[in-house]
Amino acid sequence: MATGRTHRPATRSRGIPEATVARLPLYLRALTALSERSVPTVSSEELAAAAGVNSAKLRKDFSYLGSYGTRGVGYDVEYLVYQISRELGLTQDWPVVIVGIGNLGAALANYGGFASRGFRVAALIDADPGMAGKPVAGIPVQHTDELEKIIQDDGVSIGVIATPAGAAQQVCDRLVAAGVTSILNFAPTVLNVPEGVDVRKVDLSIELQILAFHEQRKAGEEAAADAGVVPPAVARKQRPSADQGPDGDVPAVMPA
Amino acid sequence: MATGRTHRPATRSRGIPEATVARLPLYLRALTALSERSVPTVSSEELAAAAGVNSAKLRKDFSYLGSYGTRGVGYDVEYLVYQISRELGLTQDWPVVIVGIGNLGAALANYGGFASRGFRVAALIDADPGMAGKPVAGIPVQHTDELEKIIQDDGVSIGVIATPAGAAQQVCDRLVAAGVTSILNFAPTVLNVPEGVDVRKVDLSIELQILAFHEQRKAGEEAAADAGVVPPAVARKQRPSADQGPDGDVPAVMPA
DNA sequence: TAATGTGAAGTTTTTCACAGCG
DNA sequence: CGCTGTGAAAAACTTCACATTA
Repeated sequence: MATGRTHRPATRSRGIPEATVARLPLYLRALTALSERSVPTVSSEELAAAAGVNSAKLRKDFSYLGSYGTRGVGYDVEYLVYQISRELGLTQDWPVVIVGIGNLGAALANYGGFASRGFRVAALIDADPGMAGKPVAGIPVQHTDELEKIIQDDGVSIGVIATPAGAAQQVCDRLVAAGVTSILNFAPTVLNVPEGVDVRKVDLSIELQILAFHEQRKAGEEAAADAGVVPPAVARKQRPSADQGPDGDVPAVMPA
Repeated sequence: MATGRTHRPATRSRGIPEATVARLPLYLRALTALSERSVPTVSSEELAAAAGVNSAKLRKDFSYLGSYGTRGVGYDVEYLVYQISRELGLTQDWPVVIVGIGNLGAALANYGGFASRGFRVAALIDADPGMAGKPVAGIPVQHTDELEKIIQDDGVSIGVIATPAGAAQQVCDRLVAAGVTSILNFAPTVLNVPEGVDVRKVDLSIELQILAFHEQRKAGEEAAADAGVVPPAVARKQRPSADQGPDGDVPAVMPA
């Protein structure tokens, strides 16, 4: 599995571009939908439309995985689902702990798509002793004291932080010390982690601020266009269309 | 406010790189924290560390805004807070509607950082008639029927979708038809919108899948390193360190 | 013939490294 | 002297366009 080279025609020498990795889940979702409708094959054009990207990009992305298509025909849906799942590591089960069971933590715990796609909520953890034992989404909440034990016992390597900002770094440190090497952070803080630990963040206020920036610009352009203040060439220059974040931006959400 | 040119030394001709825009909220957060501690100035080095980026990038980012620093000294915290806020359009108030008041919608409504930073929850909207009138975060939930009226009356241009995936596109269409031009989408679906409408998405399962990819790779490298299977030069190649998403990736979350 | 797979070109973003200013 | 501001180089990513092949 870590070899490379040897079988398929040639392609890939390890090292899928990060931008491509970030799009694979998108393709996978579109493909899963097609699969459920029993669609046997898709062209890059169709699949790209469903995933909200352009077809050249999609083909390039897939080319990093290998030659999984058939010229003149398209891609076999089932086969691609499998290949992408494997590439993303979804053929194995990832136990995940969620720390901070407030509004957001509960929402995450209740999220169905969790279990379905290779992830399993191993534990819900909260610092409030009053919450201990209370079931959320059918899983009893455990106290923070148990954190290390849970992580080690279940071999958890992915942690989700949904605590208030003030507690996030501390929780993060404990998670990492206990063996977690990937963290999804919903707290509005920059986390410091040692090399080798991956952090992704989701931050509502950041996303809103990015939207506000563009919103403001739209208003400005309108005004400018009406009054003829800004040089048209510049005023007219707008991003291709309605992108869905993945451009080269940041994520965003927030705990209670 | 939409003019440009005229005052500061010279710099900037409109068109801040998208990657830079996406980082401004990060800088702003770090600066706000410094401001609260009454720190008068910061160097690019310090601020970069607080924001989790490298200093060259930060300086380059700021250079698109203008020359707001003092050589040999650093940046004036208050002044920068103001400039970035203005640039992001946070000096005005953005009314926002949240559609879909389930677990996640409620979590979002309760998020404090909302009001503080230029955003105001104008309304909470849900399709369940049983929820109508029920207060969430002190705001009474209104029925979907009211959607168009609310948006027009309050001049809402930013909408947050926290509905199940199945309802998202329909809600989106109504929002856009009513005048919303920026959407933050928490539903796991690609939204189709007309040109001129911005969409950003936040998707838990996508984020987890990206983490799983890297997690799997780590495991693979360990194994490979132990056995000496993969050429070290390749196996060792790892991303600089622990990034916080903003690399050039995608976001992620999920509704109930 | 239709659609993939991909070199090559183009664009954006990051990093380097240092001149220049307070 | 220290730190900003920025050209220039490098890297990453996207798009083009077409040869290739089922």
